[in-house]
Amino acid sequence: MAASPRVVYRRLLRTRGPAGWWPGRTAFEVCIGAILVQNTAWPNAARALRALASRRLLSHRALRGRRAEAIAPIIRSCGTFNLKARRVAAFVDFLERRYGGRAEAMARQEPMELRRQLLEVPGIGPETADCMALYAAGHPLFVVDAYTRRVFSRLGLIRGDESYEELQRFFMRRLPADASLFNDYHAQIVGLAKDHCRARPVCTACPLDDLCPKQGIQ
DNA sequence: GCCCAGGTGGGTA
DNA sequence: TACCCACATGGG
Repeated sequence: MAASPRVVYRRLLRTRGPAGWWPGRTAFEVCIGAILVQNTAWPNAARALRALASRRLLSHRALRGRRAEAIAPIIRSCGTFNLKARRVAAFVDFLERRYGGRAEAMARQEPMELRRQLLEVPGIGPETADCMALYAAGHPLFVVDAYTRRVFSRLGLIRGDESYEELQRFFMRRLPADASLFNDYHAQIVGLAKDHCRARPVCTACPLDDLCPKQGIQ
């Protein structure tokens, strides 16, 4: 069977089971998590989320009007904390202006319009915007990340140097526009890459091995 | 001690 | 467009 996004997903679901993402109790928490996890391992972001929650700061109401300098020391564990504190403050401000402070209201916006709005917020780039649109608002936008590039270029289905939007279109043209599918797909890729692609010097026991023309190559 | 992690934005040529 | 770099903690 030739590899394709559909075939890859069926294989991942069969061999690994549903991934069960995104950790977050509310839409707001998911959005803050999407900022805190940028270029960071999830456990570090989770620790920062817990630090906010333990101070009862994990809500729009609690963070509204708070200065980045006050947020930064609380989220130290996720790295680049001064930067991310400014980004959190900018997102809180955006939510206030556009959605009355209610992250849940993003679900009623037209998906591409929401994406466009999010990209105007400083510190929210394409991946973070799509994570928010998909995992917080339930819109069917495919999330592309470094793992997606790595896995699918190893499979020989992409070159790997395509733009973010090119890759997003690549997947969205080949998959049904289904938020729960995109949700689990991204989670599967991250889980797969963590468990297999990081192995050095070669991939180990990868469930996609027989689909991969570059077996054993980093 | 070194490399990497579920990116983004600014600078330079 | 294509690189380079800063941002910074924590785990392997």
